[in-house]
Amino acid sequence: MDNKENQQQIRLAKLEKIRQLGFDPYPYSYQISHTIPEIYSNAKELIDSQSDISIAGRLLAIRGKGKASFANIQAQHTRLQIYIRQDTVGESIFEIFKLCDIGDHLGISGTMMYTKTGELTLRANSFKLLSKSIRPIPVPKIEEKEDELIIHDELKDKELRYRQRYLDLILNPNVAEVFQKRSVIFETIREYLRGEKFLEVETPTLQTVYGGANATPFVTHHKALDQNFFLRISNELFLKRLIAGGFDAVFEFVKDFRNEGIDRTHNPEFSALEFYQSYVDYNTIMRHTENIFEICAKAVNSSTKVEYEGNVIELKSPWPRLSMIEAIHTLGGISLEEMSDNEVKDLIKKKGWKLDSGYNRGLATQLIFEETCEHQLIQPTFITDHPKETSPLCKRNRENPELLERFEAYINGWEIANAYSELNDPVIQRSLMEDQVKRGRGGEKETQPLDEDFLRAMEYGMPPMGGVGVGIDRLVMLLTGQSTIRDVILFPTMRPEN
RNA sequence: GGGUCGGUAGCUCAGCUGGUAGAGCAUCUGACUUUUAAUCAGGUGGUCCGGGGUUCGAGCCCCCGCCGACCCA
Repeated sequence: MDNKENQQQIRLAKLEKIRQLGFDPYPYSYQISHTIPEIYSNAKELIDSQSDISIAGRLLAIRGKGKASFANIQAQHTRLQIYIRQDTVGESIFEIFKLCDIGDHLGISGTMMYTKTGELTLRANSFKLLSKSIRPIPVPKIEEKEDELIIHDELKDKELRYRQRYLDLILNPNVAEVFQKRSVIFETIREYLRGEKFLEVETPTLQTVYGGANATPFVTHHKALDQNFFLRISNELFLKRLIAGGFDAVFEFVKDFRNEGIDRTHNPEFSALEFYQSYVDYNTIMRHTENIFEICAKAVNSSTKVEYEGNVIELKSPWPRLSMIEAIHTLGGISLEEMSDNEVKDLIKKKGWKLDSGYNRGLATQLIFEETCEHQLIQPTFITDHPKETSPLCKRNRENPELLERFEAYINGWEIANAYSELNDPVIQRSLMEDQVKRGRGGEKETQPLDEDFLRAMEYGMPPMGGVGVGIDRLVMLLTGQSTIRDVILFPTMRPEN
């Protein structure tokens, strides 16, 4: 028998003993009077009044002293010391306490005190086992030394942390904090958009025609219909249908699925926010976008500035705008507007950059932008006026038909939002979608299929509108200082165990 | 896809030039009624990622594979 099984056997034996002594190791409920953070913030009153309080949480450390023990209880990802004495709780209860292990859930009631060494402590006058743990938890030791916390044997193996996120959350309170902040970001955005009269909606994950982005989809199969479905790569076309349906403005927090590589900023399933508003163009959407980032930064960090990997990023609106051609000129040092197609082709070849299909001026422009400018866009910047070939869902720029009325928001070198004055001319839309299909047949990867139902909705008449998609995971990374997307997704995609 | 580093006890890790597999924590037994990385004494615990090779002898060297982390495209 190895040690792990042995430790489990020992715990199972204790479980049996607890039952024999007449106690239920898995009771149904426990009434608490305070959370641990509430105890810390009301410490003085609780000690002065010596009122009875009760807490519940997980046992994470025991310092036994014979007929008395100190222990640490964790709840709300915060720890509180308890002090339990045999002469206070009685011999039989103390016997049960001795059978408790690290990881067990306990309910404790008593009064607050400070120990000789000044630690706020709950002096137990009774306790109840709430759930027995039968698997050892690798609890790190935390040493306090001159106001510094030294963590010994910290659980930091990334694979283990992601696979067993519950352990990660128990043992690394800073991880729990990231996900609390993530929730604050969702709430803040919801509140803003509701205030702006947007309606929150839900659209299908299973789609017979995918669209709204250039990406490779996952394919699945519905048995009863004997029909293949795609997991959505974007909800854009459905939100536009809803605008056609007469909602003035809609938004959705959405899980998208893209069958592509995994790296620091890409997970196969990821969260996006998309919103669409009728009778506005991309200028209004730009304002919403920068507003949202600014208020989220304030909500999470109480500041519009955020430090990320050594850069101080100022999210306060308004953000500067730069057309793609200007960006290539000023940041990339290339005067693209003065170059012939042959010169552009030579440049791409010389630099070793790769177009994933045959040459056209617009896609080449986008490639050059990505290669020369993206990584320089640390402070929030709206890149506008993309070449017309870069999206089939966007209106032509009202001043230059070679360009689109599109913007992408860049922060920290990441594309973090993508928006259009949405195309609503059904004749042009059909022709652009047909063109995508043709390009797909010509070998270009990740073109969009023709969505006949979407076109039908547009043919009935769609109002002018602006819309945007925002990468929520990247936003959370930015505002919580996490350097990989896996640290802002609770259960990131993993290869199966074994 | 390419490069670098890694996989040893439940956890964090050490293991020299190839010579009987180690520490701390956890766990177990005992002592201890204000401790705090509790302490003290004693004990249990191993498919050294897998497969092959070299060798009298492999955790260590060589080959193949699996898994992971980081960097790059």
